[in-house]
Amino acid sequence: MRTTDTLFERVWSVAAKVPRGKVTTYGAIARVLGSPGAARTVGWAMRAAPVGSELPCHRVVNAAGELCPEDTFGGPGVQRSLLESEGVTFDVQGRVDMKRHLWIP
DNA sequence: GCCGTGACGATTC
DNA sequence: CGAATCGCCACGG
Repeated sequence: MRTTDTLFERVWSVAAKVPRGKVTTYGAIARVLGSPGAARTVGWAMRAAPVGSELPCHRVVNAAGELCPEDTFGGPGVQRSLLESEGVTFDVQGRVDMKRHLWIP
């Protein structure tokens, strides 16, 4: 029994562990948490994530390495800018280089 | 206990 | 290749 009863807090906990310059995927987090099919719930946790926390939700991308809708982070290109600022490289298609930055706990 | 929702994933057409 | 659909799970009301 831990303070993190809900998946939400678990997701946040894992996402918060993502090292700078790395990224993870919703499905990967869900899988690590023990619910490989709860990728959607993970994304929901990000969306419901408390603003003001140190949760680097911008380091979490989908399985394709694509960032979620640009406007989702409050502005177009915001997430990408943050990742680039952390040293994350992008594919020509605008996707994160999973081979170099995919990180899983 | 059912319904609606959702920043996904994979498959199919 | 592009778009659309279904399926999955978890939380809130």
